[in-house]
Amino acid sequence: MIIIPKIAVSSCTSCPIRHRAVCARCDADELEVLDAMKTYRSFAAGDNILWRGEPFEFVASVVTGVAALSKTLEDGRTQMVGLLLPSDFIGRPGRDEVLFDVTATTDLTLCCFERAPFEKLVNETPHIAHRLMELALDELDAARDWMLLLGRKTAREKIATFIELLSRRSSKDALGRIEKLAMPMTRDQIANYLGLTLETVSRQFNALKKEGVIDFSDRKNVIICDLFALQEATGNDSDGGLVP
Amino acid sequence: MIIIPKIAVSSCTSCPIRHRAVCARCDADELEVLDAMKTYRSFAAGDNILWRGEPFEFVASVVTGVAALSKTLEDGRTQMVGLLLPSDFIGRPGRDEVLFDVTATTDLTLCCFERAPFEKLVNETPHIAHRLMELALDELDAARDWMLLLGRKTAREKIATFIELLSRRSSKDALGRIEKLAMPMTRDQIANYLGLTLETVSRQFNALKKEGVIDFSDRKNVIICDLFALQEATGNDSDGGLVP
DNA sequence: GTCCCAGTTTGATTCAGATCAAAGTGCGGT
DNA sequence: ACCGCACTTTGATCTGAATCAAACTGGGAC
Repeated sequence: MIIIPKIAVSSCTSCPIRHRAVCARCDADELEVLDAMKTYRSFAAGDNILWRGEPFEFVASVVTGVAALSKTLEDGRTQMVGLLLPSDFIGRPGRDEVLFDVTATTDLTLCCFERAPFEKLVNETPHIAHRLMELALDELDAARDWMLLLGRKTAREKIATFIELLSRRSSKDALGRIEKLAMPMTRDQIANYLGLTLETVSRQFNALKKEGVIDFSDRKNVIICDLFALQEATGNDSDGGLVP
Repeated sequence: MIIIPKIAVSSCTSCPIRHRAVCARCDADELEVLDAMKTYRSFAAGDNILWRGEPFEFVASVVTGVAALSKTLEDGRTQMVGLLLPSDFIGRPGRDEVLFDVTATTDLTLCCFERAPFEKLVNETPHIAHRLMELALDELDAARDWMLLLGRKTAREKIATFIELLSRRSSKDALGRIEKLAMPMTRDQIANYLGLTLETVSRQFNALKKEGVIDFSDRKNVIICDLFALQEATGNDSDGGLVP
């Protein structure tokens, strides 16, 4: 079967990630240049996008779907080192090799730019260079939060943090509520993200369900029944809360 | 006793981190501007440099010594999320609050700049903005390596990786050998860096000593007896080795 | 429909590292 | 020289999560 990209070639002005991606600070003229350079590419869940050690041939923004960055030890133990959600960026100025594998965990659409012309544009366009720096610093903050999780949190706290993270970055209705949280990964992938085994992930999900904190019938959707209890279970400081 | 900074006010041209710090790409004119802005500050081992949530009043490069970034859960579990060695940078453009504690783990000298004038300079000086981006991306790579360590490595692999990391970043003699590796942290601090307890750190250090991989008599210096065995013990891929 | 298989749950057992508990060690201060 | 205290080592025990081992579930192919 031929997969037809969900987003056909369309204008940047109507792009769902227009105000958050690398182009966020661009004015109309700059956007026009990007618009002319971009191509969309689609991937199916499970597809590999880049292998570790491969040269970057293109850079890209995630438009829809979720991708994962992961690292592997020689004996096969693997650890995800980042999740890329819509508006996140793949590829770095000045780096010409990927240091990890990049995989689509759901069906995925990327907005791609060829590397050489993009880098040239970055050097000439402070709006893009500046936004790229912000995105890198956001990733660094996220990586450091994850280091705390991986080094010090219990299995239960890890699962609660993961669900809370997804709820924070997923779209909400007018009242700020989420009906159903779409799980973008299998139990096995979640285990690799949290530094656990899939059995432990399964047990902790079911423990939180038994306690009435969350609920689910199929494996692809979760309902948060008690957000307060979920937040308690993350082990995070209750202060310093961010506005969603 | 009054602590006299080891590096008195001196010129950037003779600075030990001149070619690696944020000023690495600056030409003579740019360096002169930085030279006029900078002040040195010294800290003793154990001193706190910045608390989480505090506004950045200055940004700085580490000139000599080692600083640590750490995050803490409300019940006191703590995890170091970064080590700052000479030439590493503290403070980020566009961020006005620290998200972690910064502490001196050894006696430390910083080359400080007031934040507002420094940010202005960054915006006007592509050489500095560009170098700052490189430093941020290096930190991101390091953070991701550490995520793999925290999530998937055994205690033994963690200790070996830590010692190997220190050896890679410490100064070497003409033959590329290290006589004695200075340990910049206590067992407790190492434990917080590696996501272990101090007892486990102690046991693994002594296990590697017993096997003849490393040697030490006092707690502040380690000799690497068998670099190959040490590298084997890190669990890292043997390929993809970088030149030191 | 029913077969298949990847993904998931559940249970039993093991084990690496945490926790609890004393001793040791060595350096800075007097 | 001795004391005190922060740091380290060592030992005994415990435990959370890994590992091993079946069974179960549900969606897609035919």
